[in-house]
Amino acid sequence: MRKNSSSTKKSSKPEMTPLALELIAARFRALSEPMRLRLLNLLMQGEKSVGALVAAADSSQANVSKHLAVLRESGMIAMRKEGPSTFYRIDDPIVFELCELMCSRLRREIENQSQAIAGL
Amino acid sequence: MRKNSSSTKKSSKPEMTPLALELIAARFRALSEPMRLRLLNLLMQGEKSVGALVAAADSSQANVSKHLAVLRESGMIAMRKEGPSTFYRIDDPIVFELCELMCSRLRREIENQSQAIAGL
DNA sequence: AGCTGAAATTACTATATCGCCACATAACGA
DNA sequence: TCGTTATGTGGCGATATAGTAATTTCAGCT
Repeated sequence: MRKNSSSTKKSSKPEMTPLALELIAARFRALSEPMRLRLLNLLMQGEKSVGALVAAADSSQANVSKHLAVLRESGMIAMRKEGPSTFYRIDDPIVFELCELMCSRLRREIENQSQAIAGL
Repeated sequence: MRKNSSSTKKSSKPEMTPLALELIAARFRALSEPMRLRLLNLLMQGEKSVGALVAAADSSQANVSKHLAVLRESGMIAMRKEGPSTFYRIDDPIVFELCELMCSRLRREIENQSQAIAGL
């Protein structure tokens, strides 16, 4: 038998370390900007070049490039260079799962609000 | 037969609206701070008073209170007043699912890195 | 080499947020 | 009512981040 963690708490979980919390927070932070979500949403259709993303996302090249760097550093997307172009793709399946979760969650919420308003 | 969305794109999804993107980003933003994750993690054990959270989270009362307000506005937790105390609890099951996703994701990543280091 | 198009990077401003402090508010008992 | 306990709130300084403009880097072509 081994001792339970190292605390005097009842039991539950091992109380995540500050490092673990920071790492998880960093991932959520990468997803906390509309433009980045937009880029991820576009990339869900498949691999795309920066130029294509700039055109589709209705933003400046510099801005898109910077947001892509953030997403790449968080490990969510990967890049591939081909000639003068750079192609990005989703590299972590968690993106799809998170999108699914959040979107369905949002749909339910909107639905509830609609019904609430309809009931006035 | 009905027309495909309203754009000239191939098909895929209806291109999330800026409002939807902002709403989803806001939820992720609420999860993008270590202290808030810590509070959520504590609340996963069950309902807790602000005082209990302050003691367990090793932070100031004002700071905890403010973070709780952020989480509440994002709809993730709910509060209940009892006498002079306020008790908070997780109010959106998505918190558990997101934690599960991110934590397991992080564990896999750490594992991979460990193996990579071991292989040096 | 020189040119061109694509993408990344740097410098900068404006805005947002964290943690802390002091103070305000609410409930309850002496 | 006064005092105590438990929370919420406003203001402040420091830091972080989005967006923009200008510059740099890099690959391929003539």
